[in-house]
Amino acid sequence: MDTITTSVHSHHTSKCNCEDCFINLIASQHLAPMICDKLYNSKKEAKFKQGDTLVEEGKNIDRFLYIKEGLIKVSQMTDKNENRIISIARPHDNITLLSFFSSEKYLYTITALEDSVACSFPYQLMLDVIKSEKEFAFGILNMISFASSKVINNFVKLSSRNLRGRIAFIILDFADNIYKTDSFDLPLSRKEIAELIGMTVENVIRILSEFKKDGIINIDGKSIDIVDRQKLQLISNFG
Amino acid sequence: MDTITTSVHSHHTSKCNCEDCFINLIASQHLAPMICDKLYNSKKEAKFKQGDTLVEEGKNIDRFLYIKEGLIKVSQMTDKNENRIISIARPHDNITLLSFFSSEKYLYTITALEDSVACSFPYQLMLDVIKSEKEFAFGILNMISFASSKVINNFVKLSSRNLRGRIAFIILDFADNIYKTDSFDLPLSRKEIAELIGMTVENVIRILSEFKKDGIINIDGKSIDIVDRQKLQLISNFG
DNA sequence: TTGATTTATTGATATATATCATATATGTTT
DNA sequence: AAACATATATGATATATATCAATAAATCAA
Repeated sequence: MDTITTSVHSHHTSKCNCEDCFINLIASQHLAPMICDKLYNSKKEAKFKQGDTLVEEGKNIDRFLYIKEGLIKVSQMTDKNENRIISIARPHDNITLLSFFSSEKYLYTITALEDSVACSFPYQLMLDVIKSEKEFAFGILNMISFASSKVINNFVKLSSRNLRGRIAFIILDFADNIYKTDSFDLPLSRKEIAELIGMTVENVIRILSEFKKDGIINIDGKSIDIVDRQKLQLISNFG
Repeated sequence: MDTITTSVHSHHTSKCNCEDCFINLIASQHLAPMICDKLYNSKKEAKFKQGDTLVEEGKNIDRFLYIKEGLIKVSQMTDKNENRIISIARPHDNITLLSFFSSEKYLYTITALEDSVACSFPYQLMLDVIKSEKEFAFGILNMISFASSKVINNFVKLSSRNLRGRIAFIILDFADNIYKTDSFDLPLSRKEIAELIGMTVENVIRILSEFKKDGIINIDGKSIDIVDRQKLQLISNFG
Protein backbone atom coordinates (compact mmCIF):
# COMPACT_ATOMS: atom_id res chain seq x y z
CA MET A 1 0.00 0.00 0.00
CA ASP A 2 1.35 3.29 -1.12
CA THR A 3 0.29 6.77 -0.16
CA ILE A 4 1.36 10.00 -1.67
CA THR A 5 3.42 11.03 1.31
CA THR A 6 5.24 7.77 1.73
CA SER A 7 5.63 7.01 -1.94
CA VAL A 8 8.83 5.24 -2.79
CA HIS A 9 8.34 5.73 -6.49
CA SER A 10 10.14 8.41 -8.36
CA HIS A 11 8.65 11.80 -7.83
CA HIS A 12 10.28 14.91 -8.98
CA THR A 13 9.38 18.53 -9.05
CA SER A 14 9.07 20.09 -12.45
CA LYS A 15 7.25 22.89 -14.19
CA CYS A 16 3.74 21.87 -14.94
CA ASN A 17 3.06 21.07 -18.56
CA CYS A 18 -0.39 19.51 -18.58
CA GLU A 19 -2.44 21.53 -21.01
CA ASP A 20 -5.75 20.52 -19.55
CA CYS A 21 -4.74 21.12 -15.96
CA PHE A 22 -6.79 23.95 -14.56
CA ILE A 23 -4.25 24.64 -11.85
CA ASN A 24 -1.52 25.03 -14.43
CA LEU A 25 -3.74 27.11 -16.68
CA ILE A 26 -4.67 29.63 -14.03
CA ALA A 27 -1.27 29.65 -12.41
CA SER A 28 0.57 30.40 -15.61
CA GLN A 29 -1.94 33.00 -16.77
CA HIS A 30 -2.88 34.85 -13.65
CA LEU A 31 -0.46 34.29 -10.81
CA ALA A 32 2.38 36.62 -10.01
CA PRO A 33 5.65 34.93 -11.03
CA MET A 34 6.76 34.50 -7.45
CA ILE A 35 3.61 32.77 -6.34
CA CYS A 36 3.58 30.73 -9.50
CA ASP A 37 7.11 29.53 -8.87
CA LYS A 38 6.31 28.73 -5.29
CA LEU A 39 3.35 26.67 -6.37
CA TYR A 40 5.25 24.85 -9.11
CA ASN A 41 8.13 24.13 -6.76
CA SER A 42 5.79 22.62 -4.24
CA LYS A 43 4.41 20.20 -6.77
CA LYS A 44 5.05 16.54 -6.29
CA GLU A 45 4.45 14.03 -9.00
CA ALA A 46 3.99 10.44 -7.88
CA LYS A 47 3.38 7.14 -9.61
CA PHE A 48 0.94 4.65 -8.23
CA LYS A 49 0.47 1.01 -8.96
CA GLN A 50 -2.94 -0.46 -9.55
CA GLY A 51 -4.53 -0.97 -6.17
CA ASP A 52 -2.46 1.65 -4.37
CA THR A 53 -4.29 3.99 -2.05
CA LEU A 54 -3.66 7.64 -2.85
CA VAL A 55 -5.76 9.05 -0.07
CA GLU A 56 -7.59 7.54 2.87
CA GLU A 57 -10.97 8.62 4.17
CA GLY A 58 -10.70 10.19 7.61
CA LYS A 59 -7.01 11.08 7.37
CA ASN A 60 -6.00 14.71 7.65
CA ILE A 61 -5.92 16.48 4.33
CA ASP A 62 -2.34 17.24 3.49
CA ARG A 63 -2.32 17.62 -0.26
CA PHE A 64 -4.48 18.69 -3.19
CA LEU A 65 -4.39 15.93 -5.80
CA TYR A 66 -4.66 16.05 -9.55
CA ILE A 67 -4.73 13.00 -11.82
CA LYS A 68 -2.21 13.22 -14.60
CA GLU A 69 -2.50 9.70 -15.96
CA GLY A 70 -4.47 6.61 -15.19
CA LEU A 71 -7.80 5.75 -13.70
CA ILE A 72 -8.93 6.25 -10.13
CA LYS A 73 -11.86 5.34 -7.92
CA VAL A 74 -13.24 7.58 -5.22
CA SER A 75 -15.12 5.71 -2.53
CA GLN A 76 -16.66 6.11 0.88
CA MET A 77 -17.47 3.76 3.74
CA THR A 78 -21.20 3.61 4.37
CA ASP A 79 -22.29 3.85 7.98
CA LYS A 80 -22.88 0.13 7.74
CA ASN A 81 -19.24 -0.44 6.91
CA GLU A 82 -19.64 -1.31 3.29
CA ASN A 83 -17.66 0.37 0.60
CA ARG A 84 -19.45 2.55 -1.91
CA ILE A 85 -17.78 3.93 -4.99
CA ILE A 86 -18.79 7.55 -5.52
CA SER A 87 -17.10 8.22 -8.82
CA ILE A 88 -14.50 7.13 -11.31
CA ALA A 89 -11.90 9.79 -12.00
CA ARG A 90 -9.67 10.29 -14.99
CA PRO A 91 -6.78 12.47 -16.07
CA HIS A 92 -7.37 16.15 -15.37
CA ASP A 93 -9.68 15.46 -12.48
CA ASN A 94 -8.88 17.17 -9.21
CA ILE A 95 -9.87 14.27 -7.06
CA THR A 96 -9.53 15.83 -3.62
CA LEU A 97 -11.81 18.69 -4.54
CA LEU A 98 -14.92 17.35 -2.85
CA SER A 99 -13.08 16.93 0.43
CA PHE A 100 -10.93 20.01 0.37
CA PHE A 101 -13.24 22.68 1.72
CA SER A 102 -15.77 20.84 3.79
CA SER A 103 -13.57 19.46 6.51
CA GLU A 104 -9.98 18.89 7.53
CA LYS A 105 -10.24 15.20 6.80
CA TYR A 106 -10.50 13.51 3.48
CA LEU A 107 -14.11 12.47 2.98
CA TYR A 108 -13.30 9.76 0.49
CA THR A 109 -10.78 7.04 -0.07
CA ILE A 110 -9.00 7.30 -3.38
CA THR A 111 -7.53 4.24 -5.03
CA ALA A 112 -5.75 3.56 -8.32
CA LEU A 113 -7.66 1.30 -10.70
CA GLU A 114 -4.76 1.34 -13.13
CA ASP A 115 -1.16 2.36 -12.79
CA SER A 116 -1.54 6.10 -12.46
CA VAL A 117 0.32 9.34 -12.02
CA ALA A 118 -0.88 12.05 -9.70
CA CYS A 119 0.37 15.56 -9.13
CA SER A 120 -0.18 17.18 -5.80
CA PHE A 121 0.22 20.46 -3.99
CA PRO A 122 0.48 21.08 -0.26
CA TYR A 123 -2.81 21.75 1.50
CA GLN A 124 -1.89 25.02 3.14
CA LEU A 125 -0.20 26.54 0.13
CA MET A 126 -3.11 25.63 -2.08
CA LEU A 127 -5.49 27.11 0.42
CA ASP A 128 -3.43 30.30 0.61
CA VAL A 129 -3.40 30.70 -3.13
CA ILE A 130 -7.12 30.07 -3.40
CA LYS A 131 -7.80 32.58 -0.65
CA SER A 132 -5.64 35.25 -2.21
CA GLU A 133 -6.26 34.77 -5.92
CA LYS A 134 -9.75 35.50 -7.21
CA GLU A 135 -9.35 33.61 -10.46
CA PHE A 136 -8.28 30.54 -8.59
CA ALA A 137 -11.16 30.65 -6.18
CA PHE A 138 -13.69 31.15 -8.91
CA GLY A 139 -12.28 28.40 -11.06
CA ILE A 140 -12.33 26.04 -8.11
CA LEU A 141 -15.93 26.99 -7.49
CA ASN A 142 -16.81 25.98 -11.01
CA MET A 143 -14.94 22.74 -10.77
CA ILE A 144 -16.34 21.69 -7.44
CA SER A 145 -19.81 22.55 -8.56
CA PHE A 146 -19.40 20.55 -11.70
CA ALA A 147 -17.87 17.59 -9.89
CA SER A 148 -20.56 17.41 -7.26
CA SER A 149 -23.42 17.70 -9.70
CA LYS A 150 -21.91 14.89 -11.71
CA VAL A 151 -21.80 12.64 -8.68
CA ILE A 152 -25.34 13.56 -7.68
CA ASN A 153 -26.55 13.06 -11.21
CA ASN A 154 -25.04 9.64 -11.27
CA PHE A 155 -26.76 8.63 -8.06
CA VAL A 156 -30.07 9.88 -9.41
CA LYS A 157 -29.65 7.98 -12.63
CA LEU A 158 -28.56 4.78 -10.96
CA SER A 159 -31.31 4.89 -8.39
CA SER A 160 -33.99 5.03 -11.05
CA ARG A 161 -32.77 1.85 -12.73
CA ASN A 162 -33.09 -1.81 -11.89
CA LEU A 163 -29.97 -3.91 -11.80
CA ARG A 164 -29.91 -4.82 -15.48
CA GLY A 165 -30.43 -1.16 -16.28
CA ARG A 166 -27.57 -0.17 -14.02
CA ILE A 167 -25.17 -2.65 -15.51
CA ALA A 168 -26.11 -1.57 -19.02
CA PHE A 169 -25.74 2.06 -17.96
CA ILE A 170 -22.24 1.74 -16.59
CA ILE A 171 -21.00 -0.39 -19.46
CA LEU A 172 -22.17 2.33 -21.86
CA ASP A 173 -20.67 4.94 -19.57
CA PHE A 174 -17.27 3.30 -19.72
CA ALA A 175 -17.50 2.85 -23.46
CA ASP A 176 -18.73 6.35 -24.24
CA ASN A 177 -17.09 8.54 -21.65
CA ILE A 178 -13.91 6.79 -20.66
CA TYR A 179 -12.63 4.52 -23.39
CA LYS A 180 -14.47 5.94 -26.44
CA THR A 181 -14.67 2.50 -27.95
CA ASP A 182 -16.96 -0.51 -27.67
CA SER A 183 -14.09 -2.86 -26.83
CA PHE A 184 -12.16 -2.31 -23.66
CA ASP A 185 -10.82 -3.90 -20.53
CA LEU A 186 -13.08 -3.42 -17.56
CA PRO A 187 -11.00 -1.57 -14.98
CA LEU A 188 -13.14 -2.83 -12.12
CA SER A 189 -13.51 -6.20 -10.50
CA ARG A 190 -17.02 -7.63 -10.28
CA LYS A 191 -17.01 -6.63 -6.65
CA GLU A 192 -16.12 -3.04 -7.50
CA ILE A 193 -18.88 -2.88 -10.07
CA ALA A 194 -21.20 -3.98 -7.31
CA GLU A 195 -19.88 -1.20 -5.09
CA LEU A 196 -20.30 1.32 -7.86
CA ILE A 197 -23.92 0.58 -8.61
CA GLY A 198 -25.16 -0.72 -5.29
CA MET A 199 -25.85 -4.41 -5.75
CA THR A 200 -24.36 -7.78 -4.84
CA VAL A 201 -21.39 -9.35 -6.59
CA GLU A 202 -23.37 -12.45 -7.48
CA ASN A 203 -25.95 -10.44 -9.36
CA VAL A 204 -23.32 -8.41 -11.19
CA ILE A 205 -21.80 -11.66 -12.42
CA ARG A 206 -25.15 -13.19 -13.21
CA ILE A 207 -26.34 -10.22 -15.25
CA LEU A 208 -23.05 -9.96 -17.13
CA SER A 209 -23.41 -13.63 -17.98
CA GLU A 210 -26.99 -13.10 -19.12
CA PHE A 211 -25.94 -10.21 -21.35
CA LYS A 212 -23.33 -12.47 -22.86
CA LYS A 213 -25.75 -15.35 -23.36
CA ASP A 214 -28.21 -12.95 -24.99
CA GLY A 215 -25.57 -11.73 -27.43
CA ILE A 216 -25.60 -8.20 -26.08
CA ILE A 217 -22.01 -8.13 -24.93
CA ASN A 218 -19.02 -10.38 -25.11
CA ILE A 219 -17.12 -10.71 -21.90
CA ASP A 220 -14.08 -12.77 -21.04
CA GLY A 221 -12.55 -11.94 -17.72
CA LYS A 222 -12.06 -8.22 -17.77
CA SER A 223 -12.17 -7.81 -21.50
CA ILE A 224 -15.52 -6.59 -22.69
CA ASP A 225 -17.09 -6.04 -26.11
CA ILE A 226 -20.35 -4.38 -26.84
CA VAL A 227 -22.00 -6.55 -29.49
CA ASP A 228 -25.52 -5.19 -29.65
CA ARG A 229 -25.27 -1.57 -28.63
CA GLN A 230 -28.87 -0.81 -29.47
CA LYS A 231 -30.17 -3.49 -27.16
CA LEU A 232 -27.79 -2.41 -24.41
CA GLN A 233 -29.02 1.15 -24.78
CA LEU A 234 -32.62 -0.05 -24.53
CA ILE A 235 -31.87 -1.91 -21.33
CA SER A 236 -30.14 1.16 -19.93
CA ASN A 237 -33.03 3.41 -20.90
CA PHE A 238 -35.91 1.26 -19.81
CA GLY A 239 -34.49 -1.23 -17.32
CA MET B 1 -47.79 28.23 -9.27
CA ASP B 2 -45.58 31.00 -8.09
CA THR B 3 -42.03 31.77 -9.01
CA ILE B 4 -39.76 34.30 -7.48
CA THR B 5 -39.77 36.60 -10.45
CA THR B 6 -43.51 36.59 -10.96
CA SER B 7 -44.42 36.59 -7.30
CA VAL B 8 -47.49 38.57 -6.49
CA HIS B 9 -46.87 38.38 -2.77
CA SER B 10 -45.39 41.27 -0.91
CA HIS B 11 -41.70 41.56 -1.38
CA HIS B 12 -39.78 44.51 -0.20
CA THR B 13 -36.18 45.46 -0.07
CA SER B 14 -34.70 45.92 3.36
CA LYS B 15 -31.38 45.67 5.13
CA CYS B 16 -30.55 42.10 5.90
CA ASN B 17 -30.97 41.13 9.50
CA CYS B 18 -30.65 37.35 9.53
CA GLU B 19 -27.92 36.53 11.99
CA ASP B 20 -27.17 33.15 10.52
CA CYS B 21 -27.12 34.31 6.93
CA PHE B 22 -23.65 33.90 5.54
CA ILE B 23 -24.26 36.46 2.84
CA ASN B 24 -25.24 39.03 5.41
CA LEU B 25 -22.35 38.11 7.67
CA ILE B 26 -19.69 38.48 5.04
CA ALA B 27 -21.30 41.48 3.40
CA SER B 28 -21.52 43.46 6.59
CA GLN B 29 -18.06 42.52 7.77
CA HIS B 30 -15.96 42.54 4.66
CA LEU B 31 -17.60 44.42 1.82
CA ALA B 32 -16.93 48.05 1.04
CA PRO B 33 -19.98 50.10 2.03
CA MET B 34 -20.89 50.86 -1.55
CA ILE B 35 -20.88 47.26 -2.66
CA CYS B 36 -22.67 46.24 0.48
CA ASP B 37 -25.42 48.77 -0.16
CA LYS B 38 -25.73 47.69 -3.72
CA LEU B 39 -26.12 44.09 -2.64
CA TYR B 40 -28.63 44.88 0.07
CA ASN B 41 -30.63 47.06 -2.27
CA SER B 42 -30.82 44.28 -4.80
CA LYS B 43 -32.30 41.91 -2.27
CA LYS B 44 -35.83 40.69 -2.76
CA GLU B 45 -37.74 38.95 -0.06
CA ALA B 46 -40.66 36.82 -1.20
CA LYS B 47 -43.25 34.67 0.50
CA PHE B 48 -44.25 31.33 -0.89
CA LYS B 49 -47.21 29.17 -0.17
CA GLN B 50 -46.85 25.45 0.40
CA GLY B 51 -46.52 23.82 -2.99
CA ASP B 52 -45.22 26.92 -4.75
CA THR B 53 -42.27 26.45 -7.06
CA LEU B 54 -39.39 28.75 -6.24
CA VAL B 55 -37.12 27.60 -9.01
CA GLU B 56 -37.54 25.28 -11.96
CA GLU B 57 -34.95 22.82 -13.26
CA GLY B 58 -33.70 23.85 -16.68
CA LYS B 59 -34.71 27.50 -16.45
CA ASN B 60 -32.02 30.15 -16.70
CA ILE B 61 -30.54 31.07 -13.38
CA ASP B 62 -31.60 34.57 -12.54
CA ARG B 63 -31.28 34.78 -8.79
CA PHE B 64 -29.33 33.39 -5.85
CA LEU B 65 -31.79 32.13 -3.25
CA TYR B 66 -31.58 31.95 0.51
CA ILE B 67 -34.23 30.42 2.75
CA LYS B 68 -35.25 32.73 5.54
CA GLU B 69 -38.19 30.76 6.87
CA GLY B 70 -39.96 27.53 6.09
CA LEU B 71 -39.07 24.20 4.57
CA ILE B 72 -38.07 23.45 1.03
CA LYS B 73 -37.45 20.47 -1.17
CA VAL B 74 -34.80 20.33 -3.87
CA SER B 75 -35.52 17.79 -6.57
CA GLN B 76 -34.41 16.62 -9.97
CA MET B 77 -36.08 14.79 -12.84
CA THR B 78 -34.41 11.45 -13.48
CA ASP B 79 -33.66 10.61 -17.09
CA LYS B 80 -36.65 8.30 -16.86
CA ASN B 81 -38.89 11.20 -16.02
CA GLU B 82 -39.46 10.44 -12.40
CA ASN B 83 -38.95 12.98 -9.72
CA ARG B 84 -36.19 12.46 -7.20
CA ILE B 85 -35.80 14.59 -4.10
CA ILE B 86 -32.15 15.47 -3.57
CA SER B 87 -32.40 17.26 -0.27
CA ILE B 88 -34.62 19.02 2.22
CA ALA B 89 -33.54 22.58 2.91
CA ARG B 90 -34.21 24.76 5.91
CA PRO B 91 -33.70 28.36 7.00
CA HIS B 92 -30.20 29.61 6.33
CA ASP B 93 -29.67 27.26 3.44
CA ASN B 94 -28.54 28.77 0.17
CA ILE B 95 -30.60 26.52 -1.99
CA THR B 96 -29.40 27.57 -5.43
CA LEU B 97 -25.79 26.95 -4.49
CA LEU B 98 -25.45 23.58 -6.19
CA SER B 99 -26.68 25.01 -9.47
CA PHE B 100 -25.04 28.37 -9.40
CA PHE B 101 -21.59 27.63 -10.74
CA SER B 102 -21.96 24.54 -12.82
CA SER B 103 -24.22 25.81 -15.55
CA GLU B 104 -26.45 28.70 -16.57
CA LYS B 105 -29.55 26.66 -15.87
CA TYR B 106 -30.93 25.62 -12.55
CA LEU B 107 -30.08 21.95 -12.05
CA TYR B 108 -32.85 21.34 -9.56
CA THR B 109 -36.45 22.24 -9.02
CA ILE B 110 -37.09 23.92 -5.71
CA THR B 111 -40.49 23.72 -4.07
CA ALA B 112 -41.96 24.96 -0.80
CA LEU B 113 -43.02 22.17 1.57
CA GLU B 114 -44.41 24.73 4.00
CA ASP B 115 -45.26 28.38 3.66
CA SER B 116 -41.79 29.86 3.34
CA VAL B 117 -39.87 33.05 2.95
CA ALA B 118 -36.88 33.32 0.63
CA CYS B 119 -34.43 36.12 0.07
CA SER B 120 -32.73 36.43 -3.25
CA PHE B 121 -30.04 38.37 -5.04
CA PRO B 122 -29.61 38.88 -8.78
CA TYR B 123 -27.44 36.32 -10.53
CA GLN B 124 -25.00 38.71 -12.16
CA LEU B 125 -24.49 40.94 -9.15
CA MET B 126 -23.90 37.93 -6.93
CA LEU B 127 -21.45 36.56 -9.44
CA ASP B 128 -19.63 39.91 -9.63
CA VAL B 129 -19.31 40.15 -5.87
CA ILE B 130 -18.07 36.58 -5.62
CA LYS B 131 -15.55 37.18 -8.36
CA SER B 132 -14.25 40.36 -6.78
CA GLU B 133 -14.38 39.56 -3.09
CA LYS B 134 -12.07 36.86 -1.79
CA GLU B 135 -13.91 36.31 1.46
CA PHE B 136 -17.11 35.77 -0.41
CA ALA B 137 -15.64 33.31 -2.81
CA PHE B 138 -13.99 31.31 -0.10
CA GLY B 139 -17.08 31.23 2.05
CA ILE B 140 -19.11 30.06 -0.90
CA LEU B 141 -16.55 27.37 -1.53
CA ASN B 142 -17.00 26.08 1.99
CA MET B 143 -20.74 26.14 1.74
CA ILE B 144 -20.98 24.44 -1.59
CA SER B 145 -18.55 21.80 -0.48
CA PHE B 146 -20.50 21.19 2.66
CA ALA B 147 -23.81 21.10 0.84
CA SER B 148 -22.68 18.68 -1.80
CA SER B 149 -21.03 16.30 0.63
CA LYS B 150 -24.23 16.25 2.64
CA VAL B 151 -26.24 15.27 -0.40
CA ILE B 152 -23.74 12.62 -1.40
CA ASN B 153 -23.58 11.30 2.13
CA ASN B 154 -27.30 10.97 2.17
CA PHE B 155 -27.34 8.98 -1.04
CA VAL B 156 -24.66 6.69 0.30
CA LYS B 157 -26.52 6.12 3.53
CA LEU B 158 -29.85 5.53 1.84
CA SER B 159 -28.41 3.19 -0.74
CA SER B 160 -26.98 0.90 1.92
CA ARG B 161 -30.35 0.42 3.58
CA ASN B 162 -33.39 -1.63 2.73
CA LEU B 163 -36.76 0.09 2.64
CA ARG B 164 -37.57 -0.32 6.32
CA GLY B 165 -34.13 1.01 7.14
CA ARG B 166 -34.63 3.99 4.88
CA ILE B 167 -37.98 4.90 6.36
CA ALA B 168 -36.59 4.60 9.89
CA PHE B 169 -33.60 6.66 8.84
CA ILE B 170 -35.57 9.58 7.46
CA ILE B 171 -38.05 9.63 10.34
CA LEU B 172 -35.10 9.92 12.72
CA ASP B 173 -33.53 12.50 10.45
CA PHE B 174 -36.62 14.70 10.59
CA ALA B 175 -36.91 14.26 14.34
CA ASP B 176 -33.26 14.89 15.12
CA ASN B 177 -32.13 17.39 12.54
CA ILE B 178 -35.21 19.32 11.54
CA TYR B 179 -37.83 19.34 14.28
CA LYS B 180 -35.70 18.42 17.32
CA THR B 181 -38.62 16.57 18.83
CA ASP B 182 -40.12 13.10 18.54
CA SER B 183 -43.58 14.45 17.68
CA PHE B 184 -44.03 16.43 14.53
CA ASP B 185 -46.05 16.84 11.38
CA LEU B 186 -44.53 15.11 8.42
CA PRO B 187 -43.92 17.83 5.83
CA LEU B 188 -43.96 15.37 2.96
CA SER B 189 -46.71 13.42 1.30
CA ARG B 190 -46.28 9.66 1.08
CA LYS B 191 -45.36 10.14 -2.54
CA GLU B 192 -42.68 12.66 -1.65
CA ILE B 193 -41.23 10.31 0.93
CA ALA B 194 -41.05 7.76 -1.84
CA GLU B 195 -39.25 10.27 -4.06
CA LEU B 196 -36.85 11.11 -1.26
CA ILE B 197 -35.75 7.58 -0.52
CA GLY B 198 -36.27 5.87 -3.86
CA MET B 199 -39.14 3.46 -3.41
CA THR B 200 -42.81 3.15 -4.34
CA VAL B 201 -45.63 4.98 -2.58
CA GLU B 202 -47.37 1.75 -1.70
CA ASN B 203 -44.38 0.46 0.15
CA VAL B 204 -43.87 3.71 2.02
CA ILE B 205 -47.44 3.46 3.25
CA ARG B 206 -47.16 -0.22 4.02
CA ILE B 207 -44.02 0.18 6.07
CA LEU B 208 -45.37 3.18 7.95
CA SER B 209 -48.43 1.08 8.80
CA GLU B 210 -46.22 -1.79 9.93
CA PHE B 211 -44.22 0.53 12.17
CA LYS B 212 -47.48 1.71 13.67
CA LYS B 213 -48.83 -1.80 14.18
CA ASP B 214 -45.55 -2.80 15.81
CA GLY B 215 -45.77 0.11 18.25
CA ILE B 216 -42.66 1.80 16.92
CA ILE B 217 -44.34 4.98 15.78
CA ASN B 218 -47.76 6.51 15.94
CA ILE B 219 -48.94 8.00 12.72
CA ASP B 220 -52.21 9.66 11.84
CA GLY B 221 -52.21 11.41 8.51
CA LYS B 222 -49.19 13.65 8.58
CA SER B 223 -48.81 13.76 12.33
CA ILE B 224 -46.13 11.41 13.53
CA ASP B 225 -44.90 10.31 16.96
CA ILE B 226 -41.87 8.24 17.68
CA VAL B 227 -42.98 5.75 20.33
CA ASP B 228 -40.06 3.32 20.49
CA ARG B 229 -37.02 5.32 19.47
CA GLN B 230 -34.62 2.52 20.33
CA LYS B 231 -36.32 0.08 18.02
CA LEU B 232 -36.53 2.71 15.27
CA GLN B 233 -32.81 3.36 15.63
CA LEU B 234 -32.11 -0.37 15.39
CA ILE B 235 -34.09 -0.61 12.18
CA SER B 236 -32.25 2.39 10.79
CA ASN B 237 -28.88 0.93 11.78
CA PHE B 238 -29.37 -2.62 10.66
CA GLY B 239 -32.21 -2.58 8.18
C1' DT C 1 -73.35 20.56 -1.18
C1' DT C 2 -72.00 17.64 -5.08
C1' DG C 3 -68.98 15.62 -8.01
C1' DA C 4 -64.31 15.15 -9.38
C1' DT C 5 -59.59 14.56 -8.55
C1' DT C 6 -55.82 13.49 -5.87
C1' DT C 7 -53.89 11.03 -1.92
C1' DA C 8 -53.82 7.23 1.27
C1' DT C 9 -54.55 2.41 2.18
C1' DT C 10 -54.68 -2.68 1.88
C1' DG C 11 -54.33 -7.15 -0.26
C1' DA C 12 -52.88 -10.40 -3.80
C1' DT C 13 -49.48 -11.47 -6.85
C1' DA C 14 -45.46 -11.24 -9.88
C1' DT C 15 -40.92 -9.95 -10.20
C1' DA C 16 -36.44 -8.56 -8.71
C1' DT C 17 -32.89 -9.10 -5.69
C1' DA C 18 -30.20 -11.01 -1.88
C1' DT C 19 -28.57 -14.90 0.42
C1' DC C 20 -26.58 -19.28 0.81
C1' DA C 21 -24.13 -23.15 -0.92
C1' DT C 22 -20.88 -24.93 -3.84
C1' DA C 23 -17.65 -25.20 -7.69
C1' DT C 24 -14.11 -23.60 -10.65
C1' DA C 25 -10.65 -20.75 -11.92
C1' DT C 26 -6.91 -17.57 -10.97
C1' DG C 27 -3.29 -15.82 -8.62
C1' DT C 28 0.09 -15.72 -4.60
C1' DT C 29 3.02 -17.41 -1.10
C1' DT C 30 5.84 -20.83 0.65
C1' DA D 1 4.44 -28.20 -6.67
C1' DA D 2 1.51 -27.57 -2.78
C1' DA D 3 -1.27 -24.81 -0.04
C1' DC D 4 -3.77 -20.99 0.40
C1' DA D 5 -6.39 -17.08 -0.71
C1' DT D 6 -9.22 -14.54 -3.72
C1' DA D 7 -12.17 -13.72 -7.80
C1' DT D 8 -15.44 -15.63 -10.77
C1' DA D 9 -19.35 -18.39 -11.68
C1' DT D 10 -23.92 -20.89 -11.25
C1' DG D 11 -27.98 -22.81 -9.07
C1' DA D 12 -31.51 -23.11 -5.49
C1' DT D 13 -34.08 -20.66 -2.46
C1' DA D 14 -35.79 -17.04 0.60
C1' DT D 15 -36.81 -12.45 0.94
C1' DA D 16 -37.70 -7.84 -0.53
C1' DT D 17 -39.85 -4.96 -3.53
C1' DA D 18 -42.78 -3.52 -7.36
C1' DT D 19 -46.93 -3.95 -9.70
C1' DC D 20 -51.74 -4.34 -10.16
C1' DA D 21 -56.35 -3.90 -8.45
C1' DA D 22 -59.74 -2.15 -5.57
C1' DT D 23 -61.40 0.97 -1.77
C1' DA D 24 -61.47 4.57 1.26
C1' DA D 25 -60.37 9.00 2.70
C1' DA D 26 -59.16 13.62 1.97
C1' DT D 27 -58.89 17.74 -0.86
C1' DC D 28 -60.45 20.78 -4.42
C1' DA D 29 -63.48 23.08 -7.75
C1' DA D 30 -67.86 24.35 -9.19
